[in-house]
Amino acid sequence: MSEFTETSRLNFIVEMLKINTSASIAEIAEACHVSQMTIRRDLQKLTETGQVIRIPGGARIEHWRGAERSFFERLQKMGHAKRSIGATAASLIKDGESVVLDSGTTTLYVARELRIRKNVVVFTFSLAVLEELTSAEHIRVELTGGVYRSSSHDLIGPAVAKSLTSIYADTVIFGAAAISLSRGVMVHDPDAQYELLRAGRRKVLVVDSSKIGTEATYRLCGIEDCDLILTDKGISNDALTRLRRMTEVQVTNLR
Amino acid sequence: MSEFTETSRLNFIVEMLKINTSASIAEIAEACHVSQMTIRRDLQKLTETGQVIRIPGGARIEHWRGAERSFFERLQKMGHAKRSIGATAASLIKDGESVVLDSGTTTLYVARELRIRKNVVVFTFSLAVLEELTSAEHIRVELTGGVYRSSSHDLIGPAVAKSLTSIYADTVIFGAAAISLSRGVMVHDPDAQYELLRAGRRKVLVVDSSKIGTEATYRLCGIEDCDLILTDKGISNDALTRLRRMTEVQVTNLR
DNA sequence: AGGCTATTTGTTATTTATTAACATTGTCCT
DNA sequence: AGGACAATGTTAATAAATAACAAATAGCCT
Repeated sequence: MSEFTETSRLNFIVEMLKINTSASIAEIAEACHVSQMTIRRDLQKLTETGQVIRIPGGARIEHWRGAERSFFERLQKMGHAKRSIGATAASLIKDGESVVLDSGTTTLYVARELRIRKNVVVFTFSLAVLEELTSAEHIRVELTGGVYRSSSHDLIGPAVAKSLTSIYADTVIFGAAAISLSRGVMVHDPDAQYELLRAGRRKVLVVDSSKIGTEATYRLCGIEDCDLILTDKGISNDALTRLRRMTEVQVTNLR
Repeated sequence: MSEFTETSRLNFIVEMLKINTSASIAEIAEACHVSQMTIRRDLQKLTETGQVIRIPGGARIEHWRGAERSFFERLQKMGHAKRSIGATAASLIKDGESVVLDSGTTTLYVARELRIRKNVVVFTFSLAVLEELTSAEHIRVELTGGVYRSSSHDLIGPAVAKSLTSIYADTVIFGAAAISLSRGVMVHDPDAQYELLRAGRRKVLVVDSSKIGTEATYRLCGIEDCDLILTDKGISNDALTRLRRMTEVQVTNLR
């Protein structure tokens, strides 16, 4: 076994963990010919970058690594607003119904709250939504096809829209990048979402209030095309009044 | 917060971790109104059943839980035979080519060895294959649509076959439940696999030698329909001779 | 090269976490 | 009631994590 530079040692540790999922600090230190303290510091760095997880006396690696980890980290930091929106959206879905779920952090909270439903069919192109629902016994998840995109942990490309054409669910719950009072519902990446809107009868938009009154690149649809908009208490009275002239808006209230 | 029975407390801890991915022993103990020692013992049980992971001072939960956990455990226990087959199969794929990868443990090893390729497009309905390749920078993974099945961590149903119809790749690498010298390549669940075979030009079958000479429920295709069969050294000379009368067979040899 | 700085690593002491052993409580069964 | 068993709590001993400091190393500037 040769000597290491610092960075090559970090890589070596990750590779070591890929082989056996976990290893003790003593084992790693011996394999690298450095002190345990050095390995502790290495593991701290690797933990910060999300590459490994510390366990008492050692470390282990997750099956899912890399980009989608930052996705989950983003998710964890978000507060009660999205959770409250998610719970309200989920309450709209009754047992036995079918629902199309958009990709995005807010809709992920919807998925989380949907777990208690029974005999629900969920269509989605978000792997995060799928993951959130795999442990739910009575929920069937149907994934669209598509090319995997790690940054948002979902599927993109023409196959997504193509898969959605054959779906018509009771409800579609979707997010948006921005809500412009004049221009309507706006998104960054409209490809799949046009088809998404067509894939459900009742169209429910879930957005946290920080998005309201902002702009983004593409217009997805008009405010009035949504059957219901769910948002949190952060919305201004003015914006609320104006939105309510166009469609039904519900401000979620759960603590 | 009410009192707990022992088993309901274990469930509560898991649910608690599902919400926030991780929690400290002190937090859990307080939430449950029991001593930290009791929580330590609970976490030990939950660690043994694979439901949580201990971290120093607390516990956390994996993003993927439940059925697919046993899937990865199965995978780890498997020996060099499949790994060797996987490496040989991966060596057949050149940079820039496209390949269809079946679901299954052997093909998962192929995926693992494919990570070093560049500009390869991989089509699959196996989420395990997708996971294996997400960290590979230069590989594009295109997932078929379908209903998620946790036991094998892949997608099933009519959408799988439908997605495959529009694909024609350079190579298809597939597994089998059994190889009958008289009846041909046999599988347990033929639905998607018929279409899988059509989705690639060169058809490569990967099977560990224990499957050769056994039987399963459905016939997928004849031996002679495979362009190449990859297996390990465990194959008998007799079987090898007979298979080679029908198609090319390569016995992998990597240590 | 010489000397400066910053980084990495090792050592030690201190705090914190884990384990093991034993005491207590409570439940179930006869 | 009394005994067996499981679950929980308490304490002491052991192990691990952290923090603080010292030594070694690698650049980098003149």
